[in-house]
Amino acid sequence: MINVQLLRDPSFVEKLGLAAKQKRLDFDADQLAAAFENRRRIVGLVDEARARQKSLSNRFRDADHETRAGLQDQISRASDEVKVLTAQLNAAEAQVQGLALRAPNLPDPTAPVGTTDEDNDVIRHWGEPRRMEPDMLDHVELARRLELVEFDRAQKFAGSRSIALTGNGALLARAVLAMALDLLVVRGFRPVMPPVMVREEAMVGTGYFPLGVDDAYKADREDRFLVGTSEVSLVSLHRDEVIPLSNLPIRYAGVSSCFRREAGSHGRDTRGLYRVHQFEKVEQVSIIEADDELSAREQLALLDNSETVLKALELPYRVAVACTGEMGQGQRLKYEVETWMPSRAAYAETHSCSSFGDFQARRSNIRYRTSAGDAAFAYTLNNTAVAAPRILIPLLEHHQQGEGSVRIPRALRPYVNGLSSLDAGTSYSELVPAYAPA
RNA sequence: GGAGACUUCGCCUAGUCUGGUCUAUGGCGCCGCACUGCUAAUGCGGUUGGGGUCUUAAAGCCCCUCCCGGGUUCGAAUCCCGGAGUCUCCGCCA
Repeated sequence: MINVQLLRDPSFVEKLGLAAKQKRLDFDADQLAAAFENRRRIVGLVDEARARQKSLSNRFRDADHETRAGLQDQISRASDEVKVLTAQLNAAEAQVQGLALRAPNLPDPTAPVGTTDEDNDVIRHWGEPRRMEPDMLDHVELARRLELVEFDRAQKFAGSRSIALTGNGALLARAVLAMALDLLVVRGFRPVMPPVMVREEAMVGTGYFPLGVDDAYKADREDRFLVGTSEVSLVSLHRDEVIPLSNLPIRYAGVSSCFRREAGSHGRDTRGLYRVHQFEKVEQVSIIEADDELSAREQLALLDNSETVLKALELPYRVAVACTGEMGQGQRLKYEVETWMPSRAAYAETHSCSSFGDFQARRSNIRYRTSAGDAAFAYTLNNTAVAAPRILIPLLEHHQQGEGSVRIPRALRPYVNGLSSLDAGTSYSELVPAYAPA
């Protein structure tokens, strides 16, 4: 949410309009400014009317019968006036809210202006991309040979974009997620397994609604929605709070299933593990003081965590600063981490690292007590640590070593019982330590 | 799923039956001042949050805010309806 008070400044309205354009959002800043002005006017009228009614009501209370009868006319007129104006105010308020929830956050001045990912600013590469050779297999074929994934069987009863990770596929996904979670825990992030079914206010509060309603699944008859990322839950944990300064920064590592309808991407990436309706993700969320410099530093720290995961997995990647056109409504600055996927012959997004300024905090009413003693809206940031099954695409393809065998990167081995490679003959029991119930 | 109790300005709490100086009580915490060699203790004062208006600014004035939303009424923390949440008991369940 933007700070609507700023709408009184024409230069802010102008910036807002520009931001909408740069972010390619259908949003009219002047319309919002007008609605806000209208609301402010009506608030004044309502206040006056109520003050009149109040004093009349007090006179009425203290009056004798005769005086009361004389007041009757005035008092009922005042009462009606308040009712009428209040109705007007409610309508005006609803209009401001409706528009304000669609207003973009201003992009960071350093963000490249542009429309598509072509305009993103690639800032670094790591690792050596591996080209597909004739004897190499894509992840779908690898998964088939190693029996890691059920595609057809899952779609039979769950529909398109549904998969089941099975056998070593399930254990591999678990290993990657566990490794990423451990890394974050070591780096001071509090692990959280949050609710994935949340009320609408959490979706609105984190900026996914109203614009993204079509992308979310409605989970039950009580208006709960399935989150597309645990960020929604992690940020919402602190809804309506005033956080003591000493508790900041708050850093969470969320582990959850994520659900996305992928509306509007019909026919895109239908093959394989790239774009599925349900996946598992370890997510990083930070809640910090409202300070741009701190935010920039925190964002780089979150970014480094993701890069550390990819380096540990020995996967080539690149980092790009997303251009304005690729940014979401609330994002101020976004780094995209793209991992090399040989079968696509391209880097493809596996991580997204965003800063929101106070956008989410305003919507979620998350404040902190500043050293000056007053309550200010906090800043929030988030980034993927790792998401499966998508990460299995580069992991399988990049580390394949012929005959459908896949090398396990060293850092991952502790999470698969020390195994150094995987082939069709590997029993999934080899990926877990010998276990004897007490 | 059934029955009941509850939700008050950071936390706890009075007030709700019997609508109106509730312009919300008291305690804790916090802030300021006094006292004190320092700390503690004590005393006095202050302390919900938001909006409107005025102003260079501050102060002031006005309105809203007793979980949320409606209703009744001249007037609602208080009465009525709907929703959310917490707790207790029963049922079911991992």
